[in-house]
Amino acid sequence: MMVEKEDLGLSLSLSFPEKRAVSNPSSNVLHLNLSSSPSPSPFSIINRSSWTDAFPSSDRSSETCRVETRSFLKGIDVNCLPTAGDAEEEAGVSSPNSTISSVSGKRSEREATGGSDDHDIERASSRGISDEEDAENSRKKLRLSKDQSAILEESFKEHNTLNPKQKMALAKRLGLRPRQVEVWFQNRRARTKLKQTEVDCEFLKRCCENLTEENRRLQKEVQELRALKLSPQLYMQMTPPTTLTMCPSCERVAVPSAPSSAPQLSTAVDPRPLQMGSAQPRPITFNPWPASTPIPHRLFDALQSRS
DNA sequence: ACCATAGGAGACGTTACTTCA
DNA sequence: GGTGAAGTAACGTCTCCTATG
Repeated sequence: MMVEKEDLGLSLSLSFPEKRAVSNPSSNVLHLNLSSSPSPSPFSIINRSSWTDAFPSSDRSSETCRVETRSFLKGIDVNCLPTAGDAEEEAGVSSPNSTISSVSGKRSEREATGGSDDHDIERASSRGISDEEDAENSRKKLRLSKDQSAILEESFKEHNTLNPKQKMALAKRLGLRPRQVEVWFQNRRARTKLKQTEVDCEFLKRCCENLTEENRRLQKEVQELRALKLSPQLYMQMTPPTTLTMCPSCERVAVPSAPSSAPQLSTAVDPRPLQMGSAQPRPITFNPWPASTPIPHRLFDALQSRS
């Protein structure tokens, strides 16, 4: 078992594409607070300033260490603490879109051609096996220990992205390569987003169900009102459909009184279908959300901005 | 100031491996 | 022991942003 479900912290965020979270982490991120989450949202509790203070973002130019050789990695166990020099060099090639990965081509192609590039060397080194074994087994995967996962989770709760120095420090602390830390954070962000998407879908589904039910109820009420209009005697004796009444001219809600000769109008439904010649349409106002349902305003904002 | 280019980083989709029922 | 599903580490690619000339 790697990470408990609840550790995923469901009160996460759904970021829409186009803008990267690293540029403006809160500008396009939807926050939903879910009571099911045992811990506050890792995003909502992010205090980037403190983390950035602790690990100021380094100048990229100083991080541009080029990959010249990684033969030193051969035979190193993945869970052995890398030396500072190792980590320093790793930091320079942390991006999967680095020069090496960009020219490395697809995995299938690399494997077909024998895969003797730096990636394979790194993969072999991550298992502490020989090149011969690596040629046979394309990609073995390590499992992070519980402690390593816990520390990574802890770090992720503080900040879901890492700058090179943070990555270096964390890798050193965990005895992993910076690239492994980076990959873990990438995958963790993906899992977070997936979870949040599932939560959002569930929420929207409930909204749809509520709206459908509300629509059904209103249709039924309209039918009843129409039926009553066709039978004036019943119409005169009917009790108001709701306890609230509204003046059709000024649209003010009045205190209910004894049934009168005038029809009582519901606040929940526009009576105009009954008044066939009515001119000015008036928007129907009702709340499709159950009283217990918190309305995620950010979700609406996001939806509106999309439309 | 504007533009082209290179490189870094994150998102996203996928693959491959591990674990477990 | 075999197997399928789930979880996840690792990878490839794309896009965006920034620095540089």
